[in-house]
Amino acid sequence: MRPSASGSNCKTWKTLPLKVYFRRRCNTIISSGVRVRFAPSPTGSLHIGGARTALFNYLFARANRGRFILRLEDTDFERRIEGAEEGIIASLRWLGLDWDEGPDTGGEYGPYRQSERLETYRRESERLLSAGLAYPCYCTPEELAAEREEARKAGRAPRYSGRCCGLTPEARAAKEAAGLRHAVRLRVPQTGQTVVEDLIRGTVVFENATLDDFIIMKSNGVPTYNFACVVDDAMMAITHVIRAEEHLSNTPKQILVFQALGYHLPSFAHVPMILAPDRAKLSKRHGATGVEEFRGQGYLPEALFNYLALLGWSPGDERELLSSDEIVREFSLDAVSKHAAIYDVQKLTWLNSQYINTVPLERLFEAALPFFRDAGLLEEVPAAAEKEYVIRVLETVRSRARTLVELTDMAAYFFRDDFAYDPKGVQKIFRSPGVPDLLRRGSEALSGVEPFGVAETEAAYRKLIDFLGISGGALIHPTRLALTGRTVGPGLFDVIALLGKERCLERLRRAADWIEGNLVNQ
RNA sequence: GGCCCCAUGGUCAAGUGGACUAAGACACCGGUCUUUCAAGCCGGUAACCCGGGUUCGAAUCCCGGUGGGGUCACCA
Repeated sequence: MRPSASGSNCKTWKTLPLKVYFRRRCNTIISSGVRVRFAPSPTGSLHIGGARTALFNYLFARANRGRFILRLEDTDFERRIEGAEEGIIASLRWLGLDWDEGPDTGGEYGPYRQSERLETYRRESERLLSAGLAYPCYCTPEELAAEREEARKAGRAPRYSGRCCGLTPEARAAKEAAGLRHAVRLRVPQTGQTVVEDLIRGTVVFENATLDDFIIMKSNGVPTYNFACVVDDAMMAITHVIRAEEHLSNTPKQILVFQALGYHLPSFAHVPMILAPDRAKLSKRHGATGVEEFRGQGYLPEALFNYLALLGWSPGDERELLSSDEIVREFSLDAVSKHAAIYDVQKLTWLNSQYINTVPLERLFEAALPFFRDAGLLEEVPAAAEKEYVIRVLETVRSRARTLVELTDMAAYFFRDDFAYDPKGVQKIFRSPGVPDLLRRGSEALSGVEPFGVAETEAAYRKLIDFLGISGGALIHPTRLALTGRTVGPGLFDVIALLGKERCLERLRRAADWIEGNLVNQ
């Protein structure tokens, strides 16, 4: 209970100045009381499908001044993976999502791990049991599996036989006395229909006769998903259940639980799924589909956020590059599409390149730092002077990089001298006659330049080119190869000026020697 | 197989009965710029799943088919 909602506080409202009073009233009206949640199961890492569901919940909450809640559905102790919870939380945070209530942040409706709420489920299950809306089932999993198999063979829909639904109190007592453990099933009416009013899909009707008495509590006292989910959504006052479409067919069952328990129904919105390029549901075999993997491949969270938002949602116009603020401002479930989307890494990569190109250099520096460290280009946190240098490097190479990994690769020769010469370049450029001499003359031309800037070094080189009567490329290409080991890269004079005189002269000399030592007589 | 959802270029996607000879983006192809490669700029190829209806008029509404997807656990 919020302290501010206490009675004494309310009284003071009447004594508030009119303006303040109205502002507060307006706030309470504007704040719609929207509460949404993302409820992952810590059985693996967060893949982009889950991330997109989390994102849409987040966007809806922020767009409606509501609250975004993180809840962990960790009731499957068998499949639970150590560290998965931390991983999911790290991924969500990296993506730029933050929640108002959750297992790590706390909140008024906690605990936010289902494993810590078992008593609540037990109590709610008891309520249904004593009201006769649910009943104990003594069938063993093996028996049930056999029945399903039989039904499958006969071509029937696998449904629970209803064997335990009519057990007399005496029969139950006997089973209990024999030490049998029981699961709990919900009594599902076999007539009528259950209707899902979906904010995205409209009215979806399910015949109750297609449903059977499903299990809400396992025999070990742990609730099943369809039960725990409903109890929590109700107790946590969730107003909008926004989740992937794969849950649409669970919804009638959950509505039945809501009704049996006497809870108000939240609104439902089933967002389209994200499919792999082979049109199938995302899974391990599709390779890198995890948020952490994209992170490791050098995608910026800004780009993934933007890309994921555009998968199934559109601002309605031609804009592709949208900041998270813009997306939050414009997001609406009305604009969410109904059909599944196939994710396309190429578009993500393009978006990433756009962000790499336009993000403030400070931000790029921060994002690139771990990659530079991993590549051994930098140690720890660089000193101010070195940071300045790194930022200049980033500025000159970033338009060519689509990921931070590419960026790191393209920046490598600015930090280390031990690079190899590109073999194709060696063939095409270093093998030309007279190259060592050319490089030495280039070195001489640069040696006297002061200050060693882009314009000054270029002027010196142009002068030499004129003097020798050769084409610019004849000097520029060997120089680039000598200085960077590569045949492609930023404008040569940007590289020269950044590298500085000492390193340029040294690398030109070394290349000339290397050619004479390795390519002579060939 | 039962139930449910969906259907505009290869992919994302605008479109909500006339402004559609159907936007835009990615990818692809060409051109331009240039010392290279990118980026940028300019241009091009490429789509309303099929069949019936309703209507003066259908990408848009209805029905049927086909195709794709999801789901049918003491998993979530």
